[in-house]
Parts: sequence; structure tokens; C-alpha cells
Amino acid sequence: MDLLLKNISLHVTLTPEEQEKVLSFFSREQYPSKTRLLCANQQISKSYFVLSGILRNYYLDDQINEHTLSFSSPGWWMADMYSFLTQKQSTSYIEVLEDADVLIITAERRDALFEEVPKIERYFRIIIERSLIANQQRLLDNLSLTAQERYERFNKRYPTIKNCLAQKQIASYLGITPEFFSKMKKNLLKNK
Amino acid sequence: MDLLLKNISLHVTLTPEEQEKVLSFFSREQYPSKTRLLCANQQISKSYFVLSGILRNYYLDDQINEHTLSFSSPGWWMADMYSFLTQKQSTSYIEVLEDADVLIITAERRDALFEEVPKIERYFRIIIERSLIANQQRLLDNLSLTAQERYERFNKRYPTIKNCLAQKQIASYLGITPEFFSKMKKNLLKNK
DNA sequence: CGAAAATTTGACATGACTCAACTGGAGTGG
DNA sequence: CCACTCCAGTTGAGTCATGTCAAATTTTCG
Repeated sequence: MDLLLKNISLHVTLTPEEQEKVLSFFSREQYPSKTRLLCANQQISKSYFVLSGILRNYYLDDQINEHTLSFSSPGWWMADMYSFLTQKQSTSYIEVLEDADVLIITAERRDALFEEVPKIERYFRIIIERSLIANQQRLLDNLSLTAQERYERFNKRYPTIKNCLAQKQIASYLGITPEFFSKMKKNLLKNK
Repeated sequence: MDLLLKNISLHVTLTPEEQEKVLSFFSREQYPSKTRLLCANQQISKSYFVLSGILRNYYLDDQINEHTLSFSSPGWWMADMYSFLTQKQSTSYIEVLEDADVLIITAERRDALFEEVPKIERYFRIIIERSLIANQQRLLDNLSLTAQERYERFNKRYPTIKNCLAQKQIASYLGITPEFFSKMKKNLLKNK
């Protein structure tokens, strides 16, 4: 729980009472690796704050190809933003890659929390602003860099978690096929 | 000015006094087509709300290739989000594509506005949430669709402004070269 | 009108995909 | 503890989407 409060305190200052109130809006769960926290076409959407473990958020096109939108390690948020924010049916999947301990809040609860502890709305504004910036940067990377360059950038950005990921998961994040990822990696080694 | 108030009223309800206060935080300017509102490596960053006209936000990689992040028509916001939110040097360009009438707010003024009229922070949270969703969708489109499919999607999304854009600008939004865009368009016509 | 920019076109190059075959671990059940 | 299966990863051949470069053509606009 401390991890969430610590994260919040980076952006807004809460009194001890407010901190307690905030935490009361969350529930806490533990999930083993491979648990599916969300599937496409579900109605109820939640937002997860990772205390420990790793989560992955991905989309399927035509029920075939996976496209990973994000990985979340401790201290990061994870949600199907589309369904969480619009209250419509989910379009993506969230799965546990490493045994996870998470705090959970639903969209309704979050709205209630905003009324109860207004400062928290600033916290969410700020982290969403940061998500947006990161997302724009990733879009630009996809428009201007080659797969290999994106891979190198990925390694820098996610130094801690890349070791526990399957290659096909990294490939689906970079936007290439597992086969091509394999060849590219081989090439990278050869040239260094 | 009404356009901004109308846009705000979609998400939060302001009293007439609050409305007036809000507007007092903005300045208003008119710029002719081709004006550059922002260049890379500038310090002061502003956010623009378009009353009329069209703006474009784009990046240059290696001073050569343009990558368009967004177009803004009346009722939309436009900013170099990275520098606006982090207060660091800008990394992108904003130019006027069609004579524009805009409302302007700096990052400092926006923060001051949040203190003065707290409800406005909710408004910004919500529009940024929407930007994020749109941006994620665009990233997915780039990962899973062919250039032609992205073009068709672009036409649906921006039906009004596509007519006043140069082809190379659309190409730079889709993430392809002007040459390939030309060939693709020809192909599209042939098959219909 | 004339220059500069945008678009088109063609030949060729290349990054990335597809498909299929093969390899090698990591379970799983007997 | 072995045999078996099942994925993930590797490799190669062939293909496709898209890029590059250069030249020709059209459009824009001072």
C-alpha cells in the first residue's frame, strides 16, 4: 500500500487522514502468473496499481495477432484505458506475467474518490499526462525508427523486466513478428 | 470564446462568474496561414485552443523527415505536450495550415487557473484522458493496419479537414512517404 | 508568366512478413 | 525416470509492403 502513497506523494501532498481515506477506496488482490485479469468484450473495467509482479496489456486483431500496449511493474498503473474511461466494453486483455499483488479501483469508485479527496484528481491528471507523453513518443518511435532501433530503446526503457519476458511478447510490443525478432536479434549480436 | 465554454460545459458545469474567470486566463491571437507557432528547442510552451482555422503539430527526425502527430480544427486543443507538461525544451513544431483564431494559455497560467477554478482541472483531466485513448488507438492502428487501411480510417476520422491538407501532410500523419501515398491512392481509385 | 513546390511515375532496393521445417526445453503422465 | 507432447525459438526460401532515388509533370502562387 505504501508504494501507492509514495507514488501519490510525488505529485500531491496528502494528510494522514486523506491517505487513509484514499486507500479505503481500493481493494487488494493477489494473482498467480498466467491469470487473466481482463478479456475483450467485458463490461466491468478496473484499474490496477501494481505492488509487486508484472502485468501485460494487449490487443488481438482478428483473433490472431497480439499487440502489446504496455507492461506494468511495481509502482505502475495498468488498465484498459478505453473501457475504463468510457465505460464501454473492453477491447483488450490484461494478463499476469509474474505473480502479482495489486490494488484495484473501479471507475465508479475512482469518481467517488475524486469527490471525497479532490487532490487525488490532480494526481490522476498528472499521471495520465505522463502516459500521454510516453505514448506519443512511442508512436513517433514507430513512425521513424527501424525495429532494431526500437528494440534498443525498449531495452533502455524496461531494463528490469525484459529478462522475464518471452521473446514473442517483446516482439508484439515492438510491432514485429516473433520470427523477425529472432533474426534481428541474431544480427545485432553478429555486429557487436 | 464561446466555443471554449461550450467545450468545457460538455464535461463540467461552471457558473457565469467562473466562466468569466476562466476566460480571463487566456489570451487571444490571430495568425495567418503558414505562421510557425512553435519550433523545436524553444523554452516557452503554450497550449492553444482553436476557435477557427487549422493547426498542425509535427516532429522532424534528423532534420529531414516530418512526422505529423496531430491536426487541430475548431474546438480542439493543440500543444507540444512534452514541453508543455514537463517545462523542458520543445521537440516539435506547430504551424498554421489555415488562418487561425486561437485562445492561448501557458503552463504557469494553467496551473494558476486550477487554483482559481478547481473544476477546470477535471475538464483538463477528461480531455487528456480522451487524447490518451485516441493516441493508443492510433498506435494500435499503426501496429496492425496497412497504410491503405489507415488512410481509410483517417478519412473517416477527419472528414472535414482532409480537403485542405497537402498530400505529403497526410502521408506524414499516416507514417508513409509522399511517393508511396501517391501510388496507394491511385491503387485505391483503380479498385473501386 | 515563371519559379518553386507538390505530385506522379518507374526502376530498383530493403525491411519485415509468411509459411514450413526443424530444434530444444519444460512440463506431464505413465 | 523416461517418453511424449507442446510451446518457444530458430532458420531458410520466397513474397509483399513500403522506401529510395531520379526524372517527368502538374499545381501553386508571387
